[in-house]
Amino acid sequence: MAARKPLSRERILREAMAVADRAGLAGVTMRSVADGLGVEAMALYRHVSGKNDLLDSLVELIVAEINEACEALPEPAPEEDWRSVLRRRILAARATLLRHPWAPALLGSHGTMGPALMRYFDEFGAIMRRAGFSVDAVHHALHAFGSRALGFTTELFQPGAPAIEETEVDPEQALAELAAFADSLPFLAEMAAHLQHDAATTIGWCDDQREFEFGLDALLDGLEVRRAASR
Amino acid sequence: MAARKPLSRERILREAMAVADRAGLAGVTMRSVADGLGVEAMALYRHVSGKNDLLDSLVELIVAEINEACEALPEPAPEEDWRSVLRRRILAARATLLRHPWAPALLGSHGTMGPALMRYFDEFGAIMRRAGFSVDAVHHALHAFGSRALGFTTELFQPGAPAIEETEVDPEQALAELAAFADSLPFLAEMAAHLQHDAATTIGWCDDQREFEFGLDALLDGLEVRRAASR
DNA sequence: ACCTGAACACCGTTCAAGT
DNA sequence: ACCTGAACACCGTTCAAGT
Repeated sequence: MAARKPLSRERILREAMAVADRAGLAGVTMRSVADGLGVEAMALYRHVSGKNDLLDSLVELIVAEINEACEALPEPAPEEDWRSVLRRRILAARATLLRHPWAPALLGSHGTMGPALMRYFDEFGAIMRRAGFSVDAVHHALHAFGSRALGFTTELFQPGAPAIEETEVDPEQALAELAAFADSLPFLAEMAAHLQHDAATTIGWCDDQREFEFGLDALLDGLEVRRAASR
Repeated sequence: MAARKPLSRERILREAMAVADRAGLAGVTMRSVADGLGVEAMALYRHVSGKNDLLDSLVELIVAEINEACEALPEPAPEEDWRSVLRRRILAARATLLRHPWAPALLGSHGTMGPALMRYFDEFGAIMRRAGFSVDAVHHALHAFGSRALGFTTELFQPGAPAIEETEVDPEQALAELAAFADSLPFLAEMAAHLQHDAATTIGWCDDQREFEFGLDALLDGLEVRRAASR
């Protein structure tokens, strides 16, 4: 056996990311990461203080990728609206996260402020400052965006999703369920009926990207109202 | 040993909730829940198909508590603005979640649509319908709210929090750090300086409740703009 | 100096056995 | 019918031992 490429923090993190892309966040295990590097799990502890440390750094790696995506964006036009500048960056962040579907869950649980995240929010805040928001207003806005600033939201509402996936759309049964709803859940019944009509003409029930952009624009507009009022 | 109270799904879920309140979500274990009931872990599998099932039902239990809180709310005034009606309900949901700090993480990972969650969203949607939103507009709005509809958001931005907690506020060191930031992170440096002034007069750096309400109101206003424009 | 083997204290879950 | 004991295949992490 020739000496293998020496282990390093960098290589460990790259492998952890590869495992996550392949097997999801639950698949990221000291043992699985080590395996991919042809090494025993305990060897990782030379370069990483534990699994928490590894996951914290994985967040940084993702955010670094987001920062790269933002830097590749075209320069904003001189008098471009702050909303569209921010919007473009947020959607670039989102595009990055879509390539790593496990990342939102990780960001939610390990959102510690590392250098990459700081860089992202620094530019984010600077854009709002240039648009005329006060320091205080930007601070509030950053909280208002929350995870949306990085291009994702935790959705709780997946209308009909489980009921539909279980069985192949049996129209008769679906209608029966609807009728049962109509009594106790009149609005959901109304919406389900409405969505069912759309389903014939559109791809799916909900277009996540569209929904995200709608929510983002609503918030941007809500903030613009406040900005305009404060001048 | 006298025969103990017989095990039941209900008792298991109550105990799981008690464990979570005491030891956090990570403390909820088949074994720990069983322990609290004076029983072996394997006994739970008679009433629960597995841990996933248990956690799914725990979500329902929390949302049921939220629904109760909403029902205890005063009736809306006849011509009350839809925003304030919804706002009151969302803040009631939030108050419930604040009593169970582990709940947001659980809702994020096990947000399956059970009856309790459906009931909550049905009333939520109905309020917007009565205010004149179209079915489509309500659907989009529900997505836009996301977890905020239930009173929480996943925050990524905790300005200064780690730096401050580590050491007792050493003003000299804090200033040195600020200076280091000023070069590469001008906005964050500006904000940190601003926050430091406020820290003298307010309780903490960020008031989570205030921040939540700000973000909520911004979104409500953004949606009101759309509602008004569509009439 | 760097990695490994064996071990420890935990998990969720199974299955045959007890009562 | 309802619960238990023992076991299995996993975790993260430790520590002394190898090279």
